[in-house]
Amino acid sequence: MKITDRKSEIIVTAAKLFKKRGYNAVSMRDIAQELGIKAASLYNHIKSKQEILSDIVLNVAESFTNHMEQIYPQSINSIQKLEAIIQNHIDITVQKTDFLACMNNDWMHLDEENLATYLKLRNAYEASFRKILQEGIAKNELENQNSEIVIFSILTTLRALYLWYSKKSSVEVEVLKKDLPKTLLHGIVKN
Amino acid sequence: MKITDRKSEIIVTAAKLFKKRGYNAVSMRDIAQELGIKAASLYNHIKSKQEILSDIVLNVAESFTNHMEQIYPQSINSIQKLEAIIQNHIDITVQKTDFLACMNNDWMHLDEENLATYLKLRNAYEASFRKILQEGIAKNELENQNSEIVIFSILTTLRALYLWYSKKSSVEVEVLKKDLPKTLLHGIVKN
DNA sequence: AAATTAAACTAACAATCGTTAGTTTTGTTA
DNA sequence: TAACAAAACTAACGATTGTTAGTTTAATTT
Repeated sequence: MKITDRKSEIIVTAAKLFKKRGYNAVSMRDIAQELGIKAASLYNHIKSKQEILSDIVLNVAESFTNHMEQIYPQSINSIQKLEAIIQNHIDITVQKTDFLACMNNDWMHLDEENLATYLKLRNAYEASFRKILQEGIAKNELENQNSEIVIFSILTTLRALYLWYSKKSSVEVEVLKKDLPKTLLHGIVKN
Repeated sequence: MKITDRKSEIIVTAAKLFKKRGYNAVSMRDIAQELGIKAASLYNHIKSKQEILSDIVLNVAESFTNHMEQIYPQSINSIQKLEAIIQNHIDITVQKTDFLACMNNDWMHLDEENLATYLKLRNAYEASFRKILQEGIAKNELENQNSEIVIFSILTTLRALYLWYSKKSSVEVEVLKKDLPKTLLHGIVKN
């Protein structure tokens, strides 16, 4: 029983490199070198480079899906749900920075089967998000704005949080948790 | 005197492929095939694959810089400046979709020299944006929110617009021009 | 028509890619 | 200590990469 097995080490190391340079610009030899071993040795632990990518991407995608499935049915109002979702994006950004970056940048390099799985998860997530917005509009909690634009705007910002986080200290994460919901939900213009 | 010279055709074709699959996943042979010629023939018109990338990225980056330099010194208030910037992002998204996608996704594959040029342009752009925000806060036109979070949130959304645009009709661009500034500047929560 | 230029071609290069086969080393269990 | 399993190794494969050299074709100018 190991604390972290070798396969996990490989995936974590690969994610770190993928984040910096992108999936296609990182070779198996690069990953191996970072671990102090030879490329061929990686294959004692993983099946292929593609398996590394799909493990990373689907891990993060499932984290988002799981949280959404937990929040969505709760009997809280739409604003509280949106705040919970934003918090979750911040949490995942902090806890799985490299994995998240890899999902954002390299999901299109998944092979046919894994790509289909990923897109299914992603579409379901956006559909739930859309329903929360529309519920909020119906209950007069939110402005009746174009839902697609709102979804796009908020999810794009949340997905890209890892870019912001990489440059900031952990102290500022608390600031982010406090201020980002305000910016996204209430805008910046004075009334 | 040709309407479009061969080099431009190559760059436009490359941008289209880079957008779909990313710089590293597109080979010179792929670009050539799309043009109906052989890979070696490309080198009658361009110096290297890297030159294609830098032409694309710096073209877009300079478009943004030029517009910012034109808007920034105008004597209009901060909200009007922000609206003009948002409009410009939408315009560039529509006019140079593939180039913009390539800039967003592949700038980190620029070689040392071009990367430095790109980052200089990008940092200057963000600095101007920051000053406009702070001017707006000082003049009590904008809420006194964390500037870094606001910059990040708005610029991230604007940079990713090409993703949204690719899926929508040109009719909806008018909707976007009308509604996106509202969403970004005023938020979505009812007062 | 001859000469020149532009733009395509074929062929090949050295390097690197993901991956496999077979072997040796290391660490654990019987 | 002998046996076994896990995890590293060396060596090599076929494919693909960006690019160059040299040649041929097509278009333009003299």
